[in-house]
Amino acid sequence: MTKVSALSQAEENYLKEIFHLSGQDKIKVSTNGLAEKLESKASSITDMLKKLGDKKLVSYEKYKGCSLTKKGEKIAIHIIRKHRLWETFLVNKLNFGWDEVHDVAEQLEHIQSLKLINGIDHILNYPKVDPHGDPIPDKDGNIDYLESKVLLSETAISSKVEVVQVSEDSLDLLQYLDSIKLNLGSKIEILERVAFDESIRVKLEGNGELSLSKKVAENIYVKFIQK
Amino acid sequence: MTKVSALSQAEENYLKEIFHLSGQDKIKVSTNGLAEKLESKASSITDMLKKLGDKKLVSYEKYKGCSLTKKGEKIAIHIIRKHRLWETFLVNKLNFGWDEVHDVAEQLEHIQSLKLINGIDHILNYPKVDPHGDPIPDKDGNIDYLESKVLLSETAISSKVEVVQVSEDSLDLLQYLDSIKLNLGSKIEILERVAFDESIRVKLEGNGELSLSKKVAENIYVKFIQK
DNA sequence: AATTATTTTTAGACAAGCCTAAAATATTAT
DNA sequence: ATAATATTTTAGGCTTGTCTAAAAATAATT
Repeated sequence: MTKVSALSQAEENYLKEIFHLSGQDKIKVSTNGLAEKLESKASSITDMLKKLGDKKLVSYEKYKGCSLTKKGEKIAIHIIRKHRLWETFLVNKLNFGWDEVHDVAEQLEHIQSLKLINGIDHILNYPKVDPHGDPIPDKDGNIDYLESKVLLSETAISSKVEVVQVSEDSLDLLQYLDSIKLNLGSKIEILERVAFDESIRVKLEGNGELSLSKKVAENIYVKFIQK
Repeated sequence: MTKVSALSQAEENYLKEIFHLSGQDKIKVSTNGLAEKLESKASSITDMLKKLGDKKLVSYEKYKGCSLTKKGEKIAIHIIRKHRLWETFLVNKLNFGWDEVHDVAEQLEHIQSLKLINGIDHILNYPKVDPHGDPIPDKDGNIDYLESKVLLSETAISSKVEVVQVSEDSLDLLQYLDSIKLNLGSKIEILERVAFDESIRVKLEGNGELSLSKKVAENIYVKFIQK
């Protein structure tokens, strides 16, 4: 068991972001890609990748991008677990809106205490997804990805679907979805595709017919419902 | 309204410790005193006091010690409020022992979100004291000190008292008190004082007669109970 | 294949927060 | 009051994590 001495918040943020950019198929992550996400400069990224490389948390070869090692991935997943559990706690227990949780969870994800996060997991009754529908890794780091989800922007006319996940990156999107009463679990029927701007006309259960821009539809995942 | 741009965790820790060392009568705090509590060197303290002085959070004159300004005190109290609310949350909601909360609360006290800490206050039903009996400052920074408390070490023979506060500084003390089943609210009768080592013999409701060293008795606050 | 454009790395600098060692000031004891 | 002691500050240095500007490597284009 290689015990990892506590990482700085900066290091943890790098690992988390590499995990996200790497995606489910674990592609290599570029220096510039990381720099953009972390709102930092490429030179800073290079410095940190060297350090994380020395610590065997990422594999890094000059000019070749980086990827997480097993050890780095394990830590990244644990941070993501904490982030998503805290978001769930804020929404379920403290009545935060799904648009209010991100910044606070970014702070809380760095708190070091297994007993604390497992206690939060327990009082939430071991939730499988966070308020945006993202899967919450379990105590052992297993992530239960929903295989059957598709982008709303890619559904065929007259399909009936249920919202299972929305992008948590944009505050504006989350607030807009709130305003049209579109939540996780919302039922949607696709009525029409407008060729001109690629928007779609839908029937949203509980809020009648409305039109969603291509950009909005690209940030909503749904699953088909038999009926 | 002078809006204070977010402070670093180091700065917050200095303000908190100055508040504690300053005590209820707001005495000036020495550089060495701070250094010891913060487990740091006097030279580091001097550096930081200059900085906090520039920010008008402490009044500091070379070689004369320091004290908090109104602004600094307000921030210190808010951090203490967060610390004590989190400790209460850990004990009341997540079944932590009173000896397990300190380190985690030291981290959680730096989380910045009024909505979060006020939400925690709410689900705890606005507690007045933390798990060690320390008063929890309210939202406006008011602290309800228990005037009538005295040190157990200073009580007269045959008084009957109730434990209202214990020092949270020592893990060993808290664990020892656990082991003899002495908690907040425990009822104690003082039976005898042993001159030789200044220990006291007491009757502890629920755990019979036992002897407490001077040092232990100096870390327990009690109030007298009539009857 | 050579040139241009893009990406990434290196080199050197800076702020925060800490350190050690030496100097300055304050306090205590004679 | 002065010498000895203790406390505090200054000076200079180190690490972490960031930055800018310049150099090097890779990728794209003609």
